[in-house]
Amino acid sequence: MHQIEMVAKKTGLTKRTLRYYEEIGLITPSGRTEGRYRLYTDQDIEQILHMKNLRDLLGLSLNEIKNILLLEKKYHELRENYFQDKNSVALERQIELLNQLDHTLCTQQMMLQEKVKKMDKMIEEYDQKRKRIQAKLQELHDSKD
Amino acid sequence: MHQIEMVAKKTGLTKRTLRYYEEIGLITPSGRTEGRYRLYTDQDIEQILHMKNLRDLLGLSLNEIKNILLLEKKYHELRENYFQDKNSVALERQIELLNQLDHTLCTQQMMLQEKVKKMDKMIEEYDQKRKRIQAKLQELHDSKD
DNA sequence: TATAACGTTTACGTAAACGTTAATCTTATA
DNA sequence: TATAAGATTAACGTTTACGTAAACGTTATA
Repeated sequence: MHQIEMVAKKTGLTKRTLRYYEEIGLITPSGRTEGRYRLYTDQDIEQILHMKNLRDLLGLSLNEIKNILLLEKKYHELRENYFQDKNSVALERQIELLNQLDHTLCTQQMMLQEKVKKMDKMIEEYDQKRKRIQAKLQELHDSKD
Repeated sequence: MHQIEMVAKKTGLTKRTLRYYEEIGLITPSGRTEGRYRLYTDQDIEQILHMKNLRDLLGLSLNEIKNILLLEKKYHELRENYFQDKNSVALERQIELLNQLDHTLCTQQMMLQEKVKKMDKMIEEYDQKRKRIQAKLQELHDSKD
């Protein structure tokens, strides 16, 4: 269990940001101390890093991320219940959630692949540009004599 | 030469956004009609698409992008002048700008590569996750009997 | 030449994502 | 046990990146 400063260091977020994310219901630390200090588990940190990826790599808004995390949470909750309450309603619901989950994962994966494609193209362009610059520099150096 | 609506369609930005980008000195259309209608060249559109990449793929702020575009513009200006005014001051300045340019390109390229790496990892993770979901779905379907 | 469809500037509004400050409480340590 | 270091909530402030509306000019077309 880690306190907020540690988590801030490990995730690269500010303490304010962590509190803000809790405020909007994005990520809630699993526990609190007697004196109401926030306590984050390793799993909490994992989730924070995951959502940082969604933010920084996919460029999703905090609201979009919230929905994604909510869906995942829902599924896990149902899975817990499923073991206790093994009825067909829960089963059908679980199948539905799994399909939803797969769908969003698929969507995100496609977005990632699209982006990677574009970024690879961009890297290629930069290679060309840089080559031209190097050539130009060489040319200028030669003309110095 | 294209009017603003065309450019909006071709770039996927709104007209308001195009005007805003001009307002903050990010991208200025090369010309205007008699009646002060904005006129964008094909090159302007290229630049807009380039900066969209910087925004959407690298996640840079408009201010950071502005500096990058400014540097590129500076270099091109000096290159123009260089042909007319071939003195050693311009030459040294041009070498300096070229080095700066290469440096920012290199930085951006590295950022891109970092991101691609992380995204590839993320895609891999998603593959694993989706496989588990598929297995789970199969399992649930089987248990239906 | 009227009018619809496009453009212009100006200016106020807004949502998202935090920063900052103040007042107060907890907790480890000397 | 005093005190410094770090935590808490509450509330207001700020920046970025546009949206929206008003009032008005331009241009193609019937």
